Amino acid sequence: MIRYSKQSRFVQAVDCIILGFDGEMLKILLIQRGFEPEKGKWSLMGGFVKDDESLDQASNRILKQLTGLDGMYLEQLYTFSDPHRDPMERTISTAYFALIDINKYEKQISTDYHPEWFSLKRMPKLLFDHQEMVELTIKRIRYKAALHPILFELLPPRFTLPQLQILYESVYNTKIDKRNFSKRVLATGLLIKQADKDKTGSKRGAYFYQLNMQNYYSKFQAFLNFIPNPTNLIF
Amino acid sequence: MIRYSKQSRFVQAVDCIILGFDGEMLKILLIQRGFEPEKGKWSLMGGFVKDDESLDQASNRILKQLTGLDGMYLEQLYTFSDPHRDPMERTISTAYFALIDINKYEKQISTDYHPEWFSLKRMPKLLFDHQEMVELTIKRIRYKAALHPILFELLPPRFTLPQLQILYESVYNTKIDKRNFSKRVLATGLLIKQADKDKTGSKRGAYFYQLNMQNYYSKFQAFLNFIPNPTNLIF
DNA sequence: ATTATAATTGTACTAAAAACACTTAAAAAA
DNA sequence: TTTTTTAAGTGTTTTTAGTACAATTATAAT
Repeated sequence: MIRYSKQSRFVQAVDCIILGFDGEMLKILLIQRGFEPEKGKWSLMGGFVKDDESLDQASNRILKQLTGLDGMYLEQLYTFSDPHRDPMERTISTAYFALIDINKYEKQISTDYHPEWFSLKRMPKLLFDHQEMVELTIKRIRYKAALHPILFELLPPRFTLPQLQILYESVYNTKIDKRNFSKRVLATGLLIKQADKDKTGSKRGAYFYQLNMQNYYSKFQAFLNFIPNPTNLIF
Repeated sequence: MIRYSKQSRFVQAVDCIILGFDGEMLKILLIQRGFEPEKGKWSLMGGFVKDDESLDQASNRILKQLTGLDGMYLEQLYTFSDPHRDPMERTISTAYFALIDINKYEKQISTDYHPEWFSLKRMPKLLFDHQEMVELTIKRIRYKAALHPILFELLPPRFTLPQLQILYESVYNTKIDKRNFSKRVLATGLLIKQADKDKTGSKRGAYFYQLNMQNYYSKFQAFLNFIPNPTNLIF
């Protein structure tokens, strides 16, 4: 088979930033690296790309391996390519971030890699440029969640408004007025109020809500703040 | 030197989507591919990544080669990795898009690659997945320009409000009320009115404006619409 | 029955966006 | 020199969205 002659070829990796929400704060799933170099150091879950798989397929494979889950929210973040980022050998790594319902994960048994959840504020130093990958993920999520309803991916199918608000407050590290918050969130038409309440958090209990999946998909891209009357756009 | 054993290695490419604005519409710079496979077909300007350069460095090198320019706006778009995207050999390609002042380019002489500007609406079919790269670039620019002042990168240092408005209208393929447009644009504090006019477009002439570079950089990231009172954010 | 706790709800005020049309500068034509 | 033509420039009102702010209610625990 004819190939490109005289071109360099590199190992291609994917690294996954897996985030969950425990009801209080954002958490990240890390593992201890099982091989040299940097064996034993805390690391993102990653792996090498195989001959016949795309980066998307590779990251899904790796996530499945670690969490037992598939079908989660997964987005290509950025490709990191410093020639010396991996001291062993030049490796180009494409980072993906995943948002999962942390409760789904906890039911899985996948202790092969000794994964552990860490609070983003108290996580260990990571090897290579993984720290940078995590920081970029946080920026991306703050950016994206300001425009699209991605944070619901972190919640169970049934959740309460106070839970949702705590999630937003922890992502942006801020306090939001709950009257205005519920007005805005409900105005999106994304939520369906349930008949029953979550009684675990308070005496009175808070009503459960569920996502209106139809509206969720149709409004996901509705962000064009700048352009007047987006319906006038001629495509 | 020790390396990762048993891992596949792939050719890594970068492809550049180079956009300019001729005063009327967006244009893209394409070349005819000079080698097999698909020799002679229209293509994005691309190249292979060398041993000691990052993707950023590679894309800058390639842009310099084609346009004679450096220091332009350049952003990593996405990494394309379908195992069969290049029929010759598996090649992973990271796409970058560049926004340039088309007038600067026209002064350059770089005919080695026979580059040609095409209107986005009437461009030839491109090889491999380059068409997909262009489409994603358009989406990304529409997204980003709704939140950040990137479109100024397409204009000369001195430009008029009518020119700027035509640019926005062509990017979003829509019509904007000029009274509201000028109010909003001037309210950003990004523009400095000049004393003289551009007389080429009309009898009366339109005042030139320049970017206030200080405000340009400091306001570039000011986008957080969703979160109330961004100044309350505790970082 | 009382207390304690968190959930729920509404209104007034402020700011931003949208709708809308006439006047003006200057070159070209009469 | 006057008139015409063309695009630039500008203001007000209306509508919508965002922000600030506090009392009431449901329920478990005492």
